[in-house]
Amino acid sequence: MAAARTGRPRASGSSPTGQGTRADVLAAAAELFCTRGFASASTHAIADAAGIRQASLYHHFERKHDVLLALLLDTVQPSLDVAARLLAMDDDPAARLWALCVSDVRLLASGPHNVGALYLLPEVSDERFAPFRERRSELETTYRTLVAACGVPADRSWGGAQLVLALVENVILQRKRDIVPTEADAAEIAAAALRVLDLDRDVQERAAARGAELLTMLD
Amino acid sequence: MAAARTGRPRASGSSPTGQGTRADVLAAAAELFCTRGFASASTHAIADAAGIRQASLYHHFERKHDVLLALLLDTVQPSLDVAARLLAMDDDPAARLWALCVSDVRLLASGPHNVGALYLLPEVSDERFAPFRERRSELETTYRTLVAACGVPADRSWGGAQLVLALVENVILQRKRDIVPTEADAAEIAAAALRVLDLDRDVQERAAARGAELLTMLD
DNA sequence: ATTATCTATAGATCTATAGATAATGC
DNA sequence: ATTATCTATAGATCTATAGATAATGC
Repeated sequence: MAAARTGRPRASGSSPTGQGTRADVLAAAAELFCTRGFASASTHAIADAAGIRQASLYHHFERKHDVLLALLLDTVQPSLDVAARLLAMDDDPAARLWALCVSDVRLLASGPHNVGALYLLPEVSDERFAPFRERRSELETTYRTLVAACGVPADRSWGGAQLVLALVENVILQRKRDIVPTEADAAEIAAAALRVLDLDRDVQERAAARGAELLTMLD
Repeated sequence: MAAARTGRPRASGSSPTGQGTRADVLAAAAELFCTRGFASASTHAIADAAGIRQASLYHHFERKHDVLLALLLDTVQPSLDVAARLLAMDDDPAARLWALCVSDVRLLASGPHNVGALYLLPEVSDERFAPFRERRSELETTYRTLVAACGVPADRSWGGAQLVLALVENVILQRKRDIVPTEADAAEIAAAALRVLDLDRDVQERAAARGAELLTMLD
């Protein structure tokens, strides 16, 4: 979406992102929601950062919470896409889990803002964000399915998947302190995930090697 | 602190906690800050839940953020106390780390509200909460010290400690979904922490056994 | 006299709507 | 005519203060 061709011009400046007003608003809101929180980031502050007047925001979003909902859905979707493709593959489950971890760490580490932190906002518990929480829940199901397929006993695979997710999501907490994981860190985290599951040492090593191949196949 | 003996009586009802007004306010704020966030929880809503009028809150706290600061400090202090005692012990570092993990999981799992979630609030980045972040940072230093003492190479001990913390803090995210870890889960999480660090299998097993003994010594 | 509460309110927000305006498209 | 912006504002907050009030303590 490029800049609009019709409509009254902006009073001051032009689109900060160069991607149109909707993108300007989402980028501004991403930063402010992450650093100040949902309620503390006023529509005025968001509009200011987006280079428009406060009321103009409502031409693009019906309500303030629709801005956050759009950000949440945009954040989880790329992760779900990768998860679905890995789940459909007929390959070593440990390798696919390794690849999913690396991919999610990359996604959480990418982008100028720590958008993963949005899902930690207390307001996300609200009914209005149920569509996001459903998608998010699908992602967790994929982790659980892969962990179970790794041969982790059923009575431990549930908690095991949670511990794997804990390691991946720790990237969010790191980025809150401006520590952004490197590609090597991503591999370290994925390796730690396989250790947590207590898989055999040789299974872990083969999974990391094969997982790297799977990732190149996804591009 | 029991109910006040002096002062005008409350218009309606009596202290919900029976521990005095300050405790009433802290309990009410803990719940509301955790579930709605800092800015979304109005002083009016907090006072309502505490059984007093909105303005009466300011007799006990100068500013709204002082309520959150008190909650944050109250939450980190018991954890720091245990950490300091374990750090001072002359015993197997892996056992002490195991004990610290179990203790922190217990603390995060205890209490009626998920107070650990308070530290995830975006507002905590604010300068006003620097005193809390310092204490919090001391706790992380203890984790890093113990991890290094376990013989994890220096270039991996920093990241290793972070991964251990990630597993422990995952309790906060679990409780957001009303899943409260049991005592068995605490031991599972601590065991997973030692696996993440890639310690020898027999070191892990001895550490868990000895760690349990250390915990009984702390009571 | 001291204390902890109360009522009332000033002043500063903040969200969302109404309606005007300044472009382009046809 | 359509569109995207603008200005202006209604109405609903929300925080913190001022000062009154109703207890106990001495």
